[in-house]
Amino acid sequence: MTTGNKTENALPRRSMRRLREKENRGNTILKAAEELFARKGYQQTSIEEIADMAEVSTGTVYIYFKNKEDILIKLMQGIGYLLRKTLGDEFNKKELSLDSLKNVAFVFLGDFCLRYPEKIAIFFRESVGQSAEVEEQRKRLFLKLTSDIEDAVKQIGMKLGKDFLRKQSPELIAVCIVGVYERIACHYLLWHDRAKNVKAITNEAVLFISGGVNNLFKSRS
Amino acid sequence: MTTGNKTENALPRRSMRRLREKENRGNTILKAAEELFARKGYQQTSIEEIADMAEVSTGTVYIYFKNKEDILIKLMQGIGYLLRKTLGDEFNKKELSLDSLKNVAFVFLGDFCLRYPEKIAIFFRESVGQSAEVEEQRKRLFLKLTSDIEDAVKQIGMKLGKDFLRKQSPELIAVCIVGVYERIACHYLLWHDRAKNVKAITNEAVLFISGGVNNLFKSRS
Amino acid sequence: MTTGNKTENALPRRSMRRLREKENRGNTILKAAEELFARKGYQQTSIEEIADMAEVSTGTVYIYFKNKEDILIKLMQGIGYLLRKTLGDEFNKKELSLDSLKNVAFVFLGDFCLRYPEKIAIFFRESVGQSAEVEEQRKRLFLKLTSDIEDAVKQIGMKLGKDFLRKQSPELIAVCIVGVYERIACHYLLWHDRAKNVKAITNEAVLFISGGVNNLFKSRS
Amino acid sequence: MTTGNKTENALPRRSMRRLREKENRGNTILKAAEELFARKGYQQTSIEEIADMAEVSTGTVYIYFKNKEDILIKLMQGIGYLLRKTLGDEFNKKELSLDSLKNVAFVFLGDFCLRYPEKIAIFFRESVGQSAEVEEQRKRLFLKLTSDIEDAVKQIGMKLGKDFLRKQSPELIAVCIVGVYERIACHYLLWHDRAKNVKAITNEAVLFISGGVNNLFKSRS
DNA sequence: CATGAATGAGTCTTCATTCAT
DNA sequence: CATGAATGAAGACTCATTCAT
Repeated sequence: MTTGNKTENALPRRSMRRLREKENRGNTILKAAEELFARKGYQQTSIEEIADMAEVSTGTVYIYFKNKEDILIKLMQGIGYLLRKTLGDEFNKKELSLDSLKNVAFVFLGDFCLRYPEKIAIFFRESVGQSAEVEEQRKRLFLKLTSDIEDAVKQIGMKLGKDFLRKQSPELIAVCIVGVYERIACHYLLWHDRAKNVKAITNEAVLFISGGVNNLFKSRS
Repeated sequence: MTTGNKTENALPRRSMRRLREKENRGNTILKAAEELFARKGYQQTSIEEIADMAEVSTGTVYIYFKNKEDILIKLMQGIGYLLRKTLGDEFNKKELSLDSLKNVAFVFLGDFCLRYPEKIAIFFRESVGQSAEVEEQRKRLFLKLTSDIEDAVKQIGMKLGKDFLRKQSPELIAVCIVGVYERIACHYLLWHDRAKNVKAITNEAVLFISGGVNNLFKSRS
Repeated sequence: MTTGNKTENALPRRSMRRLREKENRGNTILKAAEELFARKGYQQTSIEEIADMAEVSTGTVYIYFKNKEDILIKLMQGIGYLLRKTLGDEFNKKELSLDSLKNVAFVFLGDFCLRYPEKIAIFFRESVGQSAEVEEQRKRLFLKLTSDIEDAVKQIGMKLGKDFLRKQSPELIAVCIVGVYERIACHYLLWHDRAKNVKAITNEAVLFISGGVNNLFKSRS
Repeated sequence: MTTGNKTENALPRRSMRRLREKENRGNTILKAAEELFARKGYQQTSIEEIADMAEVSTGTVYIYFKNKEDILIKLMQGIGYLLRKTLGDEFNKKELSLDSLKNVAFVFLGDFCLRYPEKIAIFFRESVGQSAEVEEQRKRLFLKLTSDIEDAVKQIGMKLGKDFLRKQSPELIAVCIVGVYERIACHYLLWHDRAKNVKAITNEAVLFISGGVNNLFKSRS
C-alpha cells in the first residue's frame, strides 16, 4: 500500500528527497566539521576543508552557519544535548540510588566516550580557549550538565533519607563528578589509548565517586 | 660638568640597567603575555600587544622566544613548575598521610588559585585546544602532575599499610584528584566568583577526595 | 463542484493575474531597486534584498534583467526618459522664450525633484562611478539631456533674433544649466533638506541662468 | 660645508633617507591609488593592484591606511585641500572683484583640470556613490568649497557696494558656480577631450557666471 | 516562467615572522 | 642586542549568478 502510494506521487517523493537533503545538508557539514576539528583542531581547520569533506562549496557552509564559530557552537550544543540526554535517560531508567551514579558512569565512560571520541575531543579540548562567545556557550553547557547531576544527587540523598553537610554540597559533588569524568576521558581516552581497560577504570571511578558522595552526607547523630 | 658626568657614570649605570633588564626582558615579556592571554585569550592577543605591554619591540620578542606558541609553552612550563613545586613542597612538609591530601588541596584551591588566577586561566583554558605542540606540552605537564600525586598516593597507602584494589588504582586516584581540582577551579573561580566560599568548598572537596581514596583501598580480610 | 469551479474559472483568473503580474513584474523589481538604491546605495543593496522587496525570488530578477548592472541602467534610462519628457513637454507648451527656461527650472526643481527624490539620488549619485558600462550610459543620457537644452537655447536665440558669441555657445550654456540644476538638487535636496525654500531658490537659479545666457548673446553692433 | 657635514654624519643621512622614505611611502601608495582609481574605477581596483603599482606588499598598505575606503577618503581630502588652496590663493592674489571670479575659473578649468585630470575624475566621479562614509566626506568637502566661494562672492558684492537679492543669494551663487565648474570639467574633459578649446570654454563660462552673479545683485532704486 | 539553494571566484584584511639598520 | 617597518601567506566571508526542479 505504502509503496503504491509512493509510486503514484512521484513528485512528492522527489521533493521529499530534496527536503531530506536540505535537512541533512547542515548535518553533513556538521559531521565533516566534527571529524576535522577532532582530528586537526579547530584553528587548524579551514572552512574550505570542511566544505570539501562535506562535498559542498564554501558558500553553502555560510547558508547553514553564520560563521566558523557558529559551526563549533552548534557542534557543542549538539554534543551537550546528546550527553545530557544520554545521562538523563540513564538516571530516569529506574529509581534513583547510588547505583544510578554507577550506571551513569558506565554509560558515559564505557559507552559514550568509546562511541564518540570526536565528540569528547571537541567538548573537552577543541571548544576550550577559542573565543569569548564559544567560552560562554561552553560555560552554559557545563552548568546545565552540572545542574542535572546536582539534581540527581539531591534526589538520591532524599531517597536514602540522608542530609548533606551543606545545602550546597550537592553542587560541589556534581562539580567533582564532572571533573572526574572529564579528566578520566582525557587521560585514558584522548591521551593514552586504554580503551580496553575501560571497565576496570570505570569500576574504580564509580568507587571513587561513591566514596566521595558518602563522605558528604551528614552523619547521623 | 653634566656632560662629563654623563660620560663617566651614566654609561656604566645605563649598561647595568641594561644588564638587569636583559636578564629580565624575557620574564617581562612572559608577564605581559600571561596577563593578556588570561584576559583576552591566546588567539585574541597579538605579538604587538605583548611587546607593547612589555615595553619592547616586536622584534625583541623573537629574540627571547622562537614564536608565539613558544611563549605559551614557556608560560605553561613555568606554571607547571610552580604548581608542582607548590604541591610537592606541601607533600614534603611532614610525614605523608591522608592529611597531606587535605593540606595540598588547601594550598592549591585556597592559595594558588586565589593568588594566580591568570595562571589558572592559562593552564586550564588558554593552553587547551590551540595546536599539536601546545597540546603535547600540556599532556606532558598533566602527566607529570598526575604522576606526582600518584606517587604521593602510593606512599600514603604504604604509610597506612593498605593495599589498593589494583596496581593502577593510585594512577586513577591521581587522575580523579586532578580532575576535581581542575573543575572546581574553573567552576568556582573562573566562572562564578566565589572566592569567599573557598574554605567551605575546599573542605568538602577534601572530604570528597578522601572518601574516594578510601574506597579504593583493598578492604582487610 | 468547488473543484470544477476552480478548474473552469480560477485558473483563467489566476492566469490573468499572472499575465498582469508578468507585465508588471519587471516594473515591480525596478521600483524596489529604485527605493533601495536611493536609500542604501547601489553597492550596499543585494539582489536578494531587491527580490525580497519585490516579492519575487532572486532567480526571477534574472529573467527580467541581465545582471545587477542592467537594473541600474534600466533605472537610469527610465529616469532619463522621464526627465527629458518632463522638460521637453514644458519646452513645447508654448512659444519658446527666456520664460521657457524659467518654467523648465520650476518644473525640474519645484516639481520633479520634490516628487522623485529617489530618482534624483540615483541619477546624480548612485549611478556615478560604478562601472564602465554604467558610466557610458550615464554619459549618453547626460549628452541627450544637454543636447535637448542646447536645442532649446538655440531656438530661443533665434526667436529673440540674437546670435551667440560662438557657434558652440549654446552647448556650453546647456552644460552650465545642467550643472546648475544638478548641484542645486544635490546641495539643497539631498544634503540639506530645504524643500520649503525651493521657490526662492528656483527663482534665483532662474535669474542666475538668465543672466548667464544673456551674457553669451552677441551684442548688437 | 654642508657636504662635509653630511660626510661626517653618515648615519643621520641614512636615517634621514629612511625618514623620507617613510613619509613618502604613504604618498607613493596614494599616487598609485589615484592613478588606478581614475583609470579603472574605485570598485574595479583591488588593494593588491595598488600595492603592486606602489611596489609594496598588501600588508604595507594597511600600515598606512585603515582600509580601502580610507585610501579613497585620504585621496579626496588631499584633492579637496589642493583645490581649495589653489582657488583660495587666486582669490587672495589681488583685491577681490568680478575679475577674481574670472581668474579663478581660469585657474580651475585652464590649469587644475588639465594638470590633474585624475584628481578631477576621483573628485567628480569615483568618490560618488560608494559608501555612507565616503559620501559624508564628499559632502563636507563640497560644503567647504562652496563656503569658500560664497565668502568670496559676498566680499565682491561689498567691494562693489551692491546688495544681494536675499541674504542667502551668495550661497546659491556659490552652489551654481560649483555646479558649472563640475559639469564643464566632466563634459569637456572627462567625456569629450576638448582640452584645446579650454580657453574659449573658460571664457564663456566666466561670462555665464558673471551674468548670473550680476543678475542676483539688488538693482539700485 | 518561477524558484531559491548552491556555487565559487574574488577580496579584503590580519598578523606572525623577518631583517636591514 | 634592539628595533619596527615590511612582508605575504592564509583564510574568512560575500554575493552576483546559475540551474535543476
